[in-house]
Amino acid sequence: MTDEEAAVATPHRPATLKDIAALAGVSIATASKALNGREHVREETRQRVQRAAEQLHFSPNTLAQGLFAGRTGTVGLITSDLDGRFSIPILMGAEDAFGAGSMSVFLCDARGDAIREQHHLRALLSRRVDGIIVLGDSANPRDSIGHDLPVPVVYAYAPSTDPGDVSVVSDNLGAGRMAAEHLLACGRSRIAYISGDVTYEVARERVAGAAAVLGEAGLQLLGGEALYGAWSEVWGRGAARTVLTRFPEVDAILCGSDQIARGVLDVLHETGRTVPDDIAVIGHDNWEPLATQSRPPLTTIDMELQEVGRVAAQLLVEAIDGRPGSGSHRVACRLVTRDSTAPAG
Amino acid sequence: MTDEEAAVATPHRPATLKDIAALAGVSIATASKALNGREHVREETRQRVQRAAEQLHFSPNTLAQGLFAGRTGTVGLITSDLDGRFSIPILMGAEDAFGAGSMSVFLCDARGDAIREQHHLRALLSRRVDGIIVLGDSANPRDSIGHDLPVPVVYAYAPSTDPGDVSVVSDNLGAGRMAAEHLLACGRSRIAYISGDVTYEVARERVAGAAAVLGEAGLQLLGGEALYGAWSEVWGRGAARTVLTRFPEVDAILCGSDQIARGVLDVLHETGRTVPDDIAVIGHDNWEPLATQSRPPLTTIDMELQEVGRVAAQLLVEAIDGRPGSGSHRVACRLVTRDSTAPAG
DNA sequence: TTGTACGCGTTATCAC
DNA sequence: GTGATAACGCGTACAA
Repeated sequence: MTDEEAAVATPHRPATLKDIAALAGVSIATASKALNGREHVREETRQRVQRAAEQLHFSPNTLAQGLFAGRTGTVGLITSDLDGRFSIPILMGAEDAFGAGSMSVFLCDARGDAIREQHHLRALLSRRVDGIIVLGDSANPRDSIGHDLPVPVVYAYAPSTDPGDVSVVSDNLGAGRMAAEHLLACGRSRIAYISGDVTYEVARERVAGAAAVLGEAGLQLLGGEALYGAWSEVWGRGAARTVLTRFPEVDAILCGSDQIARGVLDVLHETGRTVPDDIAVIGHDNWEPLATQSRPPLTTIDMELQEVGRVAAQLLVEAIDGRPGSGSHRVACRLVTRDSTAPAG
Repeated sequence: MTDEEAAVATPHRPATLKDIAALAGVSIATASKALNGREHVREETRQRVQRAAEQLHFSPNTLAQGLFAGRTGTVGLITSDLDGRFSIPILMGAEDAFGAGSMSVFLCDARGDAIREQHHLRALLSRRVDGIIVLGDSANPRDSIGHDLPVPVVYAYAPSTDPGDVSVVSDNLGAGRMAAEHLLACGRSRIAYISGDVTYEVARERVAGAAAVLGEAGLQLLGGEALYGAWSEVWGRGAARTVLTRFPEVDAILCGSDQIARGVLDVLHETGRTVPDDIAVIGHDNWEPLATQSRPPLTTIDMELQEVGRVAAQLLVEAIDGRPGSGSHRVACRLVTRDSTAPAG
């Protein structure tokens, strides 16, 4: 039985360099050089080796390569809320950026449990990942996953509480400003803010951004502050009724999320208000299934989460390559204009 | 400088067995046995080695272990639509099941692109994953990702077109039956079906299941067949108006998705119908942000996608362990009863 | 230009 | 009970 026949007969054992070398009639070292484009190998020999590699469907064992190189070309991504909508776009952006450099991503879902998180962390280090991205849940800054780790770490979405760590976050303050500026540009001045859960720092930041813009224009939010509640349509409906009762003069409503905005739209519809002519509404998240399907389609703020993921991945790669970043990186949001806002008629 | 000091001085080179052995004053072989609970090692020695390992924060290099064992303890998960809502729960279920056996998951998003998919496949094989899960998009069966692969493959959500492959899918026929049976049990008999995109096999299967149940009860869908359109609220609204016009006697509406159901509810609300007293509505997906926040909260079918992921992972692990499965495995759906259905008043 | 020999970190076998 | 030694698959000095 020739070597080739042996390889065909046992398709379940991946071919190794040794197999290639034997089939091509050269040494393992020569085969390696030929396949890796090293010099000092005759062109004729190189081609013979390459043909052998193709015949045997050779793909180099990355483990062995990594063992030798001290680099595995893998990174870990630890997330605390996979089921949330925010992890996925970030993850896609990161995977995209890594894929370009042909890094592979280990996905670890900690389910918000610190024990699980440490378990995953140990597993990743044991697999000698070159770096780690920690994806926090949306609420607030999170504790550092560990200090003196042997690999660089980048925090995405939720920053680390340790300012020495590298974090990539959405510019919530800017998002609030952007939304308020848009409403002012639409000629609105009696603006209410229906926000979400007050324990979320991001909620308060968005409100602060909007309030700042109004302040600069000599205005303030109706009632002087935002209404805080929950991230839900139900809360949006309830809060909208409150606003209409207490501030019948309202001509625009800023919402902490698209879900809240949907609840608000429902109530405005019911009570005979026209959007945007009577009252403009603006959401946050650009959650497309909700934002594009509402009546009217919703103007909202897109957090550019894929970009957050990409930036995090880039920073991690740079750190792996020995150029560590530092501090918090803010990714700008983007205003998505649809029909729920417009110049007052 | 002692070995311990050396390890502390260079915390960025992970400790190896050699370091442990040196610190504990034993050979590498003994250190390995001690840490792995092998016998033929004196208790006192074992403890000395373990202390050394702790001091140096030793974690065994999984690459080297894998190189030796011929198994890496990793699997690849290739998905075609990460941004869709369906991938994530499946992924969570799979990750959960794998995590129990301490397998790590490489996540690969192919973005529905065959080129990317092949690229990822090659990368995974090169990393010597022990197996692969292929997560199809929702539309239809998909082509086999490759034949004669050196590792087992399990298809999840979308089955492979090759019946020889192992697939795990949601029981759409059963889901349709389940929904229709529930409506019959609620005393409804004039039932319309507003489905989604007709090119989706899953849409047609759900309709078929419902139609079968009605047929067994001597009934049929209003108009004799389902209305097909798109997976959107807008379509749900339009179709609901059509149904109300053509079949004013309707007392229940089956919907192909929760989004469609939301559109239907909107129109029923507008036209003064009471849900569920006048008309019962049932969705599909149990997409909680939509289903729980609607007025009234939506009865719907949960596809148990986490279970789909878990089953796929289990089948893959069994195949890896040399017990290959075969054919298509169906995971039962679950009826989630909320307020949009009830016995007719 | 090509081949030999070694090392990466681990485990298993077999001497001692 | 303990320790050399070989092996896993690959890349690279260095010798031929």
